[in-house]
Amino acid sequence: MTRVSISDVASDVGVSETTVSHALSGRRHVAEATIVRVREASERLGYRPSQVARSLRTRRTYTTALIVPDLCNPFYPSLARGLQDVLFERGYQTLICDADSRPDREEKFFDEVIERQVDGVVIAPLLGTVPSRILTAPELAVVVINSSQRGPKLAIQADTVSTNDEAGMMLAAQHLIRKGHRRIGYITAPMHVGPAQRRFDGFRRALRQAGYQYDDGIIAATTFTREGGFRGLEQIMRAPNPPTAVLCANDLIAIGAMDLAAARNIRIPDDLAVVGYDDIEPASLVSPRLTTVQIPTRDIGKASGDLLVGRMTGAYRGRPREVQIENTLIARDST
Amino acid sequence: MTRVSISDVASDVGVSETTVSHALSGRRHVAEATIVRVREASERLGYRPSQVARSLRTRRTYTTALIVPDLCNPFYPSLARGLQDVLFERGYQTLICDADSRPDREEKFFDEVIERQVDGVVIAPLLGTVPSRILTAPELAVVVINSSQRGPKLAIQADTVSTNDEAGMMLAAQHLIRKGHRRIGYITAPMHVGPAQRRFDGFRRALRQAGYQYDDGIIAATTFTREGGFRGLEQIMRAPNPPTAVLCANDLIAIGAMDLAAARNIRIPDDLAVVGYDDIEPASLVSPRLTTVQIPTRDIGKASGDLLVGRMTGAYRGRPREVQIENTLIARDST
DNA sequence: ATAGCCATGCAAATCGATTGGTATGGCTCG
DNA sequence: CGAGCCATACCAATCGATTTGCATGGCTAT
Repeated sequence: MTRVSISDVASDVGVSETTVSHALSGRRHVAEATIVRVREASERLGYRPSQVARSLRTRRTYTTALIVPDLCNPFYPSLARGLQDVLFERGYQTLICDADSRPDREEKFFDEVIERQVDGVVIAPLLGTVPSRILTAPELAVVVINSSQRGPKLAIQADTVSTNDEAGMMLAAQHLIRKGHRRIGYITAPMHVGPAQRRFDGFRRALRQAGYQYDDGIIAATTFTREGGFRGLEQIMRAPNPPTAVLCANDLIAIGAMDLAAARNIRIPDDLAVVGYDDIEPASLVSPRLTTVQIPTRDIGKASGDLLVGRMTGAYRGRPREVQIENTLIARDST
Repeated sequence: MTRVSISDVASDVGVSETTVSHALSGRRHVAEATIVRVREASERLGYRPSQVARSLRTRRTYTTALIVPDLCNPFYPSLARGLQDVLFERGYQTLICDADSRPDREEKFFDEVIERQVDGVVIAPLLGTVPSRILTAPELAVVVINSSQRGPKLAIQADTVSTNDEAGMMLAAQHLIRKGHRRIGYITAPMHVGPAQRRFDGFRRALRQAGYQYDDGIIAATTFTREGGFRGLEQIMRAPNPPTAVLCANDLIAIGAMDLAAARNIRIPDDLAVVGYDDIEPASLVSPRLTTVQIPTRDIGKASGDLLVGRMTGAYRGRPREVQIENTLIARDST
């Protein structure tokens, strides 16, 4: 019980392999009658061209890879889907490489990408670097997700897609300002972790633009967790002049802050408005539902796919491109 | 700037391609000194064997595929990781095929699996069926996730991995019974959708085993949503003799039920115990934190990987195997 | 000294498709 | 009637590795 190959079809129809190939691909003219017979025979025999053989000859695998640090972070499945939205239609399949936060795994994936002669790769780098054997690999399209999810922005010799966390947090701050809040607190994780710095920069910038005073008595630095949010707000509410609204560097912090509010009978949004960041699933499930900033991960995936296809098809070449995707504010009941 | 091939290494070292191949693979004896020179040259030239050429010759691609209905359902990323835990160590990469709930896409993936000569495929079928061209494809290992996430169980001519939702719900019911609850309500979606029937069966069975009376005055059928849970509990609490505990067919329903409880000043768990199912992320974030039944998706992935490897390596053959993974109860604060 | 064996390495076939070059036969047109 | 053209299809090389069979040379054992 072996596979049906092109030679089986050829001998069945009584023509050469060449003719079968051309009849099916249409890359050269073949008599209509022959095409019909070839089609019929392929169908009847259950012929499926071997992508492996084809790839060897054409030097294209129609395979791409997506390397992510942690597939269980909902950021990435959604990105994967956006990527697939673009690639699938064009006949590309994608290998998913979940590094599971292990640098050694990520490293091995880079080798696989080369050995398997993948046509293109999208990388959300675990540690922020992409080895040069990837960047300089011949015939390999590379897109790097310059995600703020991990670490600071990079300057990379490849096409990049990034979101603007600074602008995103400005959106959130401006939303509160528009609602009439004059004193706005801020709960963050330490500046060196993940997107903390850039989000905080956005907050500062929005205040400055609005001509507000910056008061670090109502700024708390904790961790990106629910407990962090709880303790953060606890600290801020001890201030002599507590704020009427608080921005949180992510949704978990915001949910923790809401815990404290509930414990202290602080009504949200009446006594205190709360805004999160990321729009994780629970954000819409807590009460009151959380106003937050959404990172359009599917769009990021789509943009990556477009860049990748552009390179792979040769539609463009040369200097790296950078695409920036804007975040959006999701206004719910906590403001 | 073309790839370095085995012939480049061979001519650099001054031996034949054969010797290079054997030196690197160790499949035949090669003089130690030659091996060293081959290794050195490969290193220096940056030689990476082409997996494509290798696959053509050996008829093994060391590629697997995972076909899922919806990668954004957190069930699947975690399953993917479990699968990768097993496959990665053994040198397999996996194509991820997110059908995005579209049967036509799933269908195309089946073709891809064959054309790309994937060694093995794990399928969480969208509609519950796997076409025979997959089940009978030569040299293709198949594992089907007999997931209760969608539709009823299947009888399939392939290895399967399944969870026991009936037993899972029994766990939940027995937990309540042990806590001393005598009247237990139940909120479900219509029996024909997803795992509703089997979970309900588990509930009934646990009651029967405990010698409890079944009272359909405290059973509500709504939808698998938060609103469904709200309305479901609303209906149940109108019963002349309302329950002291309520089992919910999934976590969203449970969260909705908690909404109603909050609105009516019903204290959880003092006045009413609530149990969910699935252990979605928000389950541990709501207040009080929700007791629920966890489906060990990563273990399901691992088990799938083990079955797949068993078939692919020929470690076993013959009759389909069925592996059953047990769910576990996560007791939190809502009971 | 010769047969036999082992270690080593090479040549060529193979996997299954694509493709550039070429051959064949029928037809048209001068 | 012959030159030239077009439609059609074939031959053989190619992609890059693996693998079978064979050749060579050195060594040992009789």
